[in-house]
Amino acid sequence: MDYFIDVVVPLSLATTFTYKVSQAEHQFLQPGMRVAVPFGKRLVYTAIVWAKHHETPALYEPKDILTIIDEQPIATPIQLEFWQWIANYYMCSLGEVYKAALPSAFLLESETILSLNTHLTVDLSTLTDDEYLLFEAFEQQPILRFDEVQNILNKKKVFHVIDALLQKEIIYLNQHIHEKYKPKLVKYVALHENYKEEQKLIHLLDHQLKTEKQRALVLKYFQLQAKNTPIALKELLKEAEVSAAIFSNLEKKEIFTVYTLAEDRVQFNDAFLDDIDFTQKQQATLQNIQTSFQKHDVTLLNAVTGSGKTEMYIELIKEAVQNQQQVLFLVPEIGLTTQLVQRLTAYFGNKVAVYNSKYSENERVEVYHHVLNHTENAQIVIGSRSSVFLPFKNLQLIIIDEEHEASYKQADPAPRFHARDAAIVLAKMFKAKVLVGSATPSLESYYNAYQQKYGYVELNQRFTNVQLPEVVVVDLKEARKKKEINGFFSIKLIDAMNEAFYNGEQVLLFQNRRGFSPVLECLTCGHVPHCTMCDVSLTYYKRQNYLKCHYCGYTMAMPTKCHSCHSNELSTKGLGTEQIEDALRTIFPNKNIARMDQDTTRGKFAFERLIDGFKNREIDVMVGTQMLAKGLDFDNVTLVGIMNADSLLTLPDFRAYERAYQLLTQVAGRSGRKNKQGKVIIQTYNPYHNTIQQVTQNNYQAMFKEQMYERLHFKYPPFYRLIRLQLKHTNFDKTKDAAQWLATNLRSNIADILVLGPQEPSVNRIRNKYIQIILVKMPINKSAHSLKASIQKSINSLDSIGTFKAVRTKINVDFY
DNA sequence: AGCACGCCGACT
DNA sequence: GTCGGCGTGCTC
Repeated sequence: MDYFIDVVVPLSLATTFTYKVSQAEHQFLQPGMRVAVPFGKRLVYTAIVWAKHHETPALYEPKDILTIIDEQPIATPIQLEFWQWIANYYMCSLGEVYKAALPSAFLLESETILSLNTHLTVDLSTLTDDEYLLFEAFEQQPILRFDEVQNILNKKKVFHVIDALLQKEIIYLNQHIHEKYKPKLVKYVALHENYKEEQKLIHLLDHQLKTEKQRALVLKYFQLQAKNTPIALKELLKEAEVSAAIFSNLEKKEIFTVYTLAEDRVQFNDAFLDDIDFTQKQQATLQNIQTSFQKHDVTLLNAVTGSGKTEMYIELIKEAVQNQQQVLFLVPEIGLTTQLVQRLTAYFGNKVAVYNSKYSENERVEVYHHVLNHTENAQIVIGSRSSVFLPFKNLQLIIIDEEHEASYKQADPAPRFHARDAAIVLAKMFKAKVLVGSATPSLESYYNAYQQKYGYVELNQRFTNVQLPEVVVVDLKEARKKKEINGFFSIKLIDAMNEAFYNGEQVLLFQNRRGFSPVLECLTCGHVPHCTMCDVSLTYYKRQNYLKCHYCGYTMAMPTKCHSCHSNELSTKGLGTEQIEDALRTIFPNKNIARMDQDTTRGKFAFERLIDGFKNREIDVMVGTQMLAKGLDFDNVTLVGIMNADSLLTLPDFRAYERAYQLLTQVAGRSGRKNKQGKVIIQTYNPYHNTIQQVTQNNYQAMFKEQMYERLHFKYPPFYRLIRLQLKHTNFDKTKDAAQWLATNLRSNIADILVLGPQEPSVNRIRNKYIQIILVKMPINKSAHSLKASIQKSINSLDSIGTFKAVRTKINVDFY
C-alpha cells in the first residue's frame, strides 16, 4: 500500500497538492502539522497537512516530502474547518488563508545555499567571465547564499551562471531551512558552586571581596535571592547600582556564574484587582446581557461613549476566566488600544495577551503558542482582526468592540474577510457567546438585532454625570456672507476655542484630509499636477515642500513653475490637516498645536508620544484625521471642532451617510468631562442635510430608518449581498474588454443576480495599472453558495481566454 | 503567487 | 552573437 498526504501550500492556488510519505510518516502525521515540501524546480515551501490517504494520483508522479517540521499539529481541527469556511465564503484559496492565519515566522523560509566543491581542480579556461567571477568569490568564501550571488554578479538573473557551475560540478547546492523564531535569551546569575558550603561563604564575605562595590553586589544578590526567583543579571546590576565590569570581575574569580533562560517577551506586571463601582444602571445592563445570552448567541450592546462599556466587558471576562475559558477581545486598530490593554491588564495581569501586526514576529509566535497550549498567559487575547485565526481550544466568549469600524474588513491581500462576521462563525463552531459593542452600530448589526437575530441591550446613560455634548452647526455660507469668518475658522469656532483656552481646557479639531492641500492648480492655465502612475492629483506638503501621491507614495519636488505653461502663478486648492495647523499658529501664536494623522504617527512610539503629550496637557489643540475618533479618552477636552463636514457627505460610497453619522458622533463623543458639558462645532455648507441634523439631535433611529429605506430601494446591504470584482491590467482597452466580457457572461449565465458595470472607479489607474469594477448584487435570501460557485466559473472562463489571461481579477465578498 | 521557458528586439 | 523584456504555462 502506498501512503500519501494532501497539503496546502502558502500560495494563491485553488487546489491541495499530493505528496508521497513513508508508512511511518503517514502514521505520525496529522492534519495541521507542517511539512517542508519541494515545489516546482527549486522551491521549498512550508506546507500544512490537510488530509491523509492511499489514493495514487493517476496523472502525475507525486514527490516525496523533505521533512516533517512539527511534533504536534500547530493548527487545530476547528481552525482547519474555519479556514475552509473563510476560503469558501470569501472566495479565495486555502493557501491564502493559511498565509494569513499563521504568524509569518511559522512559514519557514527556504534558502538556497551554494557551496564550493573543494575536491576539484578547475580548468579556468572553460569558464565564462561571470562564471569566473563567481568562482573567485567562492574561493574567498566557500558558502554563498543566492542573494549574495546576485550581489556579486550585480544582476538579478543569475540562474544560468549557477547552473553552468553546477553542471561542471564546481559547486553544489543544498536547501537550508531555518526557523525564523528565536526565543529571546536572558542572562541569569547564580553563586558559583564553590560557595555552596556555609564555611566558604563566610570566608567569601569576610575576606575575598576587595571593594565596596563588590560587597554591594554580593549583598544585593542575597537580598534578591530571598524572593526565590531566578535573578536576572540586568536586574542585579541595576539594583546594586554597579557596572557590568565589576560583575565580570567576580565572574572571572569564579564567585558568580551565568546561565541563560528563554524569556517570554510578552509580559505584564502583576494584576492588582480593583472592584468596579457599578451604577444601578450598569448593573442592570450587565444583567440584561446575561439574560440575552441565554436566548441569543450574539448580542449587540449599544452603549453611548463614556457609559462604562469597558467595565461591562471586564465583568463578562471575569466570569469566563473563572471557568478556565478563553476569551477573544477584538479591537479595530491596536495602536489605539493602549488604554484598553492597560485597563485589562490591571484586572487580569499576565492572563492578557496582545496579538497584532504591530508587535514583532517573535511576540506573535509566543502568543500563538500560549493560545495553542491553552496556557494561562493567553487566556484573554486582545487583538486586531487577524486574531480570529489563533488556535483556540476552549473559546467561550468573543467581544467585538467598536463593531461598526470598517477596518475589521480586510481589503488586501486575500482573504478579504470581515473579522466581525468571521468571529461570529468561529463562535458558532465553539458554541461561544459573542458581544458586539458600539455607540454607533453598523446598520447590519442593528438590523440583525431589530429582526431579533441578535439580542439587543442598550446603555444610554453616561458614566459619571457627564452629559452628552451640545452640538452647534455653523453654516459656512452664512458666516462668509456676514464676514464672520477668519480663514477656515468661523468666529463661533474661534470664540469657543478662546473660551476653552481661558478655562485651561483642550481642543480637538477634525479634518478628513492630510497634507497641506490636496490640489495644486496653475492660475493661468488651470493645469493640476497628477501622479505619473495613478489617476489622482498630488497632495501638496508645505513643510517638506513636495507633492505626494496618497495611493502609491510617489513624491516630486514642489514645482516653481507650471509644468504645462511655465506660469509661476501656482495656487493651492482644498484643505488638509497641515494647512489647518499652519493657520492655527497664526491665529493662536502662543498655543501649543499638534497634528495627528498618518504622516505624523509613523514610527513605533510616535502615536503614544502624541497621546501622552495631549494627556499631560502640553498640547492645547490637536488637529487630526479620523484617528481622533477612535476610542481615545481624554478628560480635559471640552471642545471638538469639525472643520468641514461636507467632505464626509460627498464620498462616492453607499455607506457615506452612515459613516459620516458614525464618525461625527464618535468625534463629538470626545468632548465633555466630569461635571462639564462639552461642545461640538460642526462647520458645513449644508446645515440642513439630514445626516447633520441626525447627528445634532443624536438621533440614531432617524438615521437608521432613512438609510435602511435607501438601502432597500437601491438594493444594498443588509438587503443584498455585494460582491465586487476588480479587473486590473496595464493596458486600458484590454482591461475594459475583459470586464465587458465578464459582465456579459455573468448576466447571461446566472439568474437571480444583478450585475452593475463594468465601471471605472473614481481613481481608475494605480501604479500604472488600469482598473475596472463590476458589482454583483444578490438578494440576501438566495443561496450565496451556489451563486458564488457560478461567479467563480465565469471568472475561470475569463482566465482561459488567451488575450485576457494577464488581466488580474480580485474578488471582494461583502465589499466595504 | 512565483518562477522558468521561450520568443523577440536591442545593443556590446 | 548575448541581454533582458514580456507572454505563457506549471507547480503534486
